[in-house]
Amino acid sequence: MSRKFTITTAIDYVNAKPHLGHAYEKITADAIARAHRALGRDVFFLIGNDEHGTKIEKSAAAAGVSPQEWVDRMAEVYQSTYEKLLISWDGFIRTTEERHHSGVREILARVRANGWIRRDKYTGWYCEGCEAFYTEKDLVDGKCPNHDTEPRWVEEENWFFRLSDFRDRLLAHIRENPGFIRPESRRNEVVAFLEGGLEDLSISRAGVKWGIPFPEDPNAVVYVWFDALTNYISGVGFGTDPAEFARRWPASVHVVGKDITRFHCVIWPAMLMAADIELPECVFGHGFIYQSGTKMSKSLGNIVNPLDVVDVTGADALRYFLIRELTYGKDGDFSWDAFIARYNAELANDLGNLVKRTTDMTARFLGGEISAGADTGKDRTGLRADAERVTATVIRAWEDFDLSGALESTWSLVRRANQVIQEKAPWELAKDDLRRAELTGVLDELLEAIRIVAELAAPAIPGKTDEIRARLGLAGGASAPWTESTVWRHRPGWRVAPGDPVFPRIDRKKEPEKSEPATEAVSKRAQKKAKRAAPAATGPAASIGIEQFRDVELRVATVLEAVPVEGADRLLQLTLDLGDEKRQVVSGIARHYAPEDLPGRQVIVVANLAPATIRGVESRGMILAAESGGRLALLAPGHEVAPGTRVS
RNA sequence: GGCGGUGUAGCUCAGUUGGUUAGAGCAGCGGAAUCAUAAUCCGCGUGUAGGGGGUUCGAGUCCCUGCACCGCUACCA
Repeated sequence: MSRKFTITTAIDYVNAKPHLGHAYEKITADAIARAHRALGRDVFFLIGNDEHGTKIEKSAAAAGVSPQEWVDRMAEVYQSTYEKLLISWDGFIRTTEERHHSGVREILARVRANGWIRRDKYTGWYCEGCEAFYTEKDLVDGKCPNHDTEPRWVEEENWFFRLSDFRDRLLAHIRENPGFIRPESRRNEVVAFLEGGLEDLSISRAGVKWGIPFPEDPNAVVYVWFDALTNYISGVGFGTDPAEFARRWPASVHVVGKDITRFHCVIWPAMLMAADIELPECVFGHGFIYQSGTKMSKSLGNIVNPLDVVDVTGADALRYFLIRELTYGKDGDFSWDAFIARYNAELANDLGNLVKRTTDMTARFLGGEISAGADTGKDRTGLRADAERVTATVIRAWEDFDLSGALESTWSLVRRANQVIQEKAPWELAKDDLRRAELTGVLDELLEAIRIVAELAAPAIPGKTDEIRARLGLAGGASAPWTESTVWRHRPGWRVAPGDPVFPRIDRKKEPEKSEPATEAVSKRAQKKAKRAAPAATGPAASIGIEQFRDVELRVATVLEAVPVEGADRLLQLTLDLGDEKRQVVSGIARHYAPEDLPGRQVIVVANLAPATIRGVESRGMILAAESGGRLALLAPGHEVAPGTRVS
């Protein structure tokens, strides 16, 4: 049995339809999966849906259906979308499936048996939109920072996972396995996070219905961690099919978004350690694809359905763009301009035209056939050496998650082939019967180079490379592993089937307006550039109107009392006399002013600043100070004035 | 505030362990060719390598230090 390669993506939360971000993750993971199949590995590519939680219940209720109906319906939507995108998944796990529940029960039982689960009381602010708890300081004006809604105070008996006990083991694992977290920048962040210490994790929720019942606790369901993350093992037989699990686990790579990389590098490995299960070899945090100025977000409803893109030029074109345009692991932009530019230049002009002109010439000059007995094999073009060099480079790139580089290198062979056509000028050779052997040989080598390009590009554009193979007269789609298929060998013969362009050019002028998404919004990068180009427009140097200044209510106040904030070495809690009222303000001046020196001093306070809670203490206002050379100076009136006096 | 990262041609980016005239693609300009999707091929870049300082025979590549932006994080208000 060949070496196994198990690759997963994050499972998708199905409270909304799939968008470009989903497509990006699946497409890149699919390309990696296909590349590893071509490398001869025993690949298992797992994707799936996350189908529990209150947000699902709400989406279902809003649609007037039961949660189960809702997730069934969404599963079809996601699967048909991914079929359209040519995603070649081997396994699709849904968290409502019995096999998943079984896996969750099994891992919980193991973790519990090992003594890593305890019962305790949980309190916190719960936002239903986020399905997450917040501490006081996370809230903005008492509201959820993501949803602008008021969370509710929750106190419940809960099950806890002793996550904090795994800190050192996790750090050691990351240190000993440099490839565990990729790209490297993500690893640094996770290490920093771990060094900051961990808290135990609440893993159950009371009062939630739509979820996996928590074993031995009829009132609670399993909270997201032990539910969703467990898909990676339940999807390959954990808890149901030990033989399959032994064959597929550990995963070679979890492909996830950079926003959830940390969970996959901390909580998930700790869960596995606690259950005595092997850890995945690698967690790869990919970047985001931006468009119209905001991160694709299911919650904000700012979505662009990838199908819109697919309908313009087909799935392969979108796949090519996403894989080629973004450096894997970094963020990038989707824009129709960039998409069309790459499509026309690299797919239509470079590759598509190469296929067309070569097959057309073979048809025109040689009747479409190069027979087995033709005078080939002389290596007249040098393409053989080019192909061998490029193949080695491309394979290395696929193995190293350098998806863009793999395509870039592949295209160097495309360019080389176009150069060869120019150099050898087959149309000239065709005029001279005495040079027919040379003509045949050149076209034979060009066709062979195209065949190899199709092999190397297949992970990215599997549909179109099948078409190209058909043009070359080759049967079937997927072919042998690269170790065989990329070997330069002269075919016994060619029988080409020229046809319409494989990648018809996109006429920019005729590019329909309808396909231009939300133009009023500016991309994040464009905003950045605009900011750079015209700093006066947004920077502090810009002049403001007097009205704007008047919006800021500055008042003189007298400090009545100052005490340190418990547990904070920079904060003082001040009680201020504002004339008609007393105000409590928290200020980060403890390093510069002793509490006992402050009472009686006058300060300037921003009186209408929105209240905030800092370190558990409410602050209603801000006092002004200037910092210079590391020293802080409180602002005060030149001589004593009545407290509450407005500053203008 | 702390930690990490980025800053290279109009645009997107490569640049291995410091070493010859700093590269590629796109866009632009000029030309060739005509098999091909007005496609292709050839030629054309004096780029303050964000700024300053340093180490070295020699630095985009190492060190120090401001700056700008990004990410994570924090007891910013």
